Amino acid sequence: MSTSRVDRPLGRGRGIPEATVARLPLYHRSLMGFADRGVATVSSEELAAAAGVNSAKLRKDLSHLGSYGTRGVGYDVDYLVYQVARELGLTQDWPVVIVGVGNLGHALANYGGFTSRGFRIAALVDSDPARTGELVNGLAVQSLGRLEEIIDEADVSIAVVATPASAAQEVCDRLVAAGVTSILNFAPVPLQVPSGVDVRKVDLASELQILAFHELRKQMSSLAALPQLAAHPARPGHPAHPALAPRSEATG
Amino acid sequence: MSTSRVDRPLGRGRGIPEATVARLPLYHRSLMGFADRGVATVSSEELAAAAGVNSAKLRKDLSHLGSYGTRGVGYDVDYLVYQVARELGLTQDWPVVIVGVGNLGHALANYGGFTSRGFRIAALVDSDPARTGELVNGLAVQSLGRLEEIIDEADVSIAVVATPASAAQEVCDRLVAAGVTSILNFAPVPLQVPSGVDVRKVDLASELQILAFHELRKQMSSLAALPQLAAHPARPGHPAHPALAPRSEATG
DNA sequence: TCGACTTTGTGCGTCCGTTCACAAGGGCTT
DNA sequence: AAGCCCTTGTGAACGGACGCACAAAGTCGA
Ligand SMILES: NC(=O)c1ccc[n+]([C@@H]2O[C@H](COP(=O)([O-])OP(=O)(O)OC[C@H]3O[C@@H](n4cnc5c(N)ncnc54)[C@H](O)[C@@H]3O)[C@@H](O)[C@H]2O)c1
Ligand SMILES: NC(=O)c1ccc[n+]([C@@H]2O[C@H](COP(=O)([O-])OP(=O)(O)OC[C@H]3O[C@@H](n4cnc5c(N)ncnc54)[C@H](O)[C@@H]3O)[C@@H](O)[C@H]2O)c1
Repeated sequence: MSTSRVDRPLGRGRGIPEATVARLPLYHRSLMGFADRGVATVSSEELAAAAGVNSAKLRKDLSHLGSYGTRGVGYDVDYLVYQVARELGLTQDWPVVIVGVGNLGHALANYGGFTSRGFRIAALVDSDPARTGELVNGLAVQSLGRLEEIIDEADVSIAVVATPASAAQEVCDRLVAAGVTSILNFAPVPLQVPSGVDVRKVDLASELQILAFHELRKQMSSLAALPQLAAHPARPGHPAHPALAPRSEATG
Repeated sequence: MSTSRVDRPLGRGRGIPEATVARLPLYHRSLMGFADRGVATVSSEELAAAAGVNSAKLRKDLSHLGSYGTRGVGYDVDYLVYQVARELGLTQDWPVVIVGVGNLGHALANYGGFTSRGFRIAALVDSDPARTGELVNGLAVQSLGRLEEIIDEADVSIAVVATPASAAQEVCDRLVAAGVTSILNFAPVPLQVPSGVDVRKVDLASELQILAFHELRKQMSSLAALPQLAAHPARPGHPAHPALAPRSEATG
């Protein structure tokens, strides 16, 4: 969704659509579920149901990786797991640095799901001296000053930004300068990066707001015919509505 | 991205494209930034830069809400903030229930960004009796048994699922049965819901895997010409590659 | 009052993603 | 060995999103 447009480096042979890439992790997880249950073969219909997608879409997605199915039978689970994992780069362990070990950073550092999916938390970094040395999930929080050193030593190319919004761009710049080329950003600011660096953002407040939008429509269609409560506020002046005053804690 | 297809209730007058809806929170946040800095008017160019999008896209997005700009001048910040907020339903406070107060649930409950953006955490619910009564951000964790009661009393229509994957569907079913019609799901499972209920999922492991996919391509184009390390594994048999064995902690 | 300048709002071409529907292909039974 | 049946892989139609480029529309200075 928000991966910065790269200049499509490979000449069309390996051109897997971005939408497909975004679903591969889903397929991988569903396939692992079948594998764990001892299932040897799945049809596109079954796998699609488990992943919650259309079966035609699943087949087209998989066809971009190669022709790994058997007509009349389905897909060999182990074989397909391997192919998807290889495509995703999960056959290696990616060292990841988490910058900002507050509420969210702690949750991420304590999460076991990353480790089991090809990622290893290489370091935790925080600018707060009071946090330096704190053990989180067996890993000591390190000072922000060591950031470049850490990235270099552990050969880190993927970083997670979980700092306040006000610090995110600065942290991002340092990460990129130190050699990081993929960033997962939790701060509600659009990060500026040079081309060649991918950024994906996770914006939890936005997700709720999108839900609220649809929720509002549902409510409106329920309470269908009611008198208009208030006229629209005057055009150029200030909104007549008293709500929505609170300062955003960090807008960017 | 993953809002379940609703039957488009309103007859085309209010038809705002989903892609536009997903960006409105972004615009709202950027606008709040301008407002906080005392800026009275912004051009589409400035606002687009702040939001990190194309200015033509921004203008087209805003045009779906109405004709709120002034040609030759730009947009009145306060007025536009109000219009966007109204469209998103942020002029009211949405009570939200968080189910599952573990690592992630704690982080969410402690986060101030929700409260300042139109959401109020109405209750925290967890199935673990040891957690019941625990104070998180001034709110006591309640037992799972009270779920329906809570939803009914506080008139909750938006819920956050932060339970383990294995419990997510069951929790989801209870939420829906109790009247919740919007769910933000952090568990890595595709939730099944009846039509009329919206689900958005946040899948952090997937985000990292998508980054890893692109990262792999970058590495491959760097280390361009190297001997093939290993041949492809045998077709129907088990993958020759020894990696990727770990059980997924919670898959389906 | 008029004209030059600025910026919005949008028509349109293009691209990407989704879905239907079916032919091609492989296994299994007889 | 032959045909039946099942499932894959994909051609093609469709729809939505994006971004260019420009006309419409309003402001501001002279
Ligand atoms: N907690 C949530 O549930 C949640 C939800 C949505 C978005 N977010 C966003 O995620 C980010 C982190 O949220 P949080 O709740 O963990 O905040 P937090 O304040 O609890 O933690 C932020 C941490 O970053 C550290 N930090 C500050 N500046 C830094 C710098 N320059 N370099 C390194 N570390 C630095 C702070 O010392 C602190 O430990 C914020 O941008 C927030 O808006 C959080
Ligand atoms: N922590 C992270 O950073 C992270 C990252 C990605 C995904 N996730 C996903 O988010 C979810 C929560 O993660 P977590 O790290 O907070 O896990 P956790 O184990 O720390 O917390 C889960 C909580 O849910 C409670 N719970 C279990 N069953 C329940 C039920 N039926 N009803 C109500 N509560 C129940 C448990 O008591 C526990 O407190 C998981 O599905 C996980 O895969 C978490």
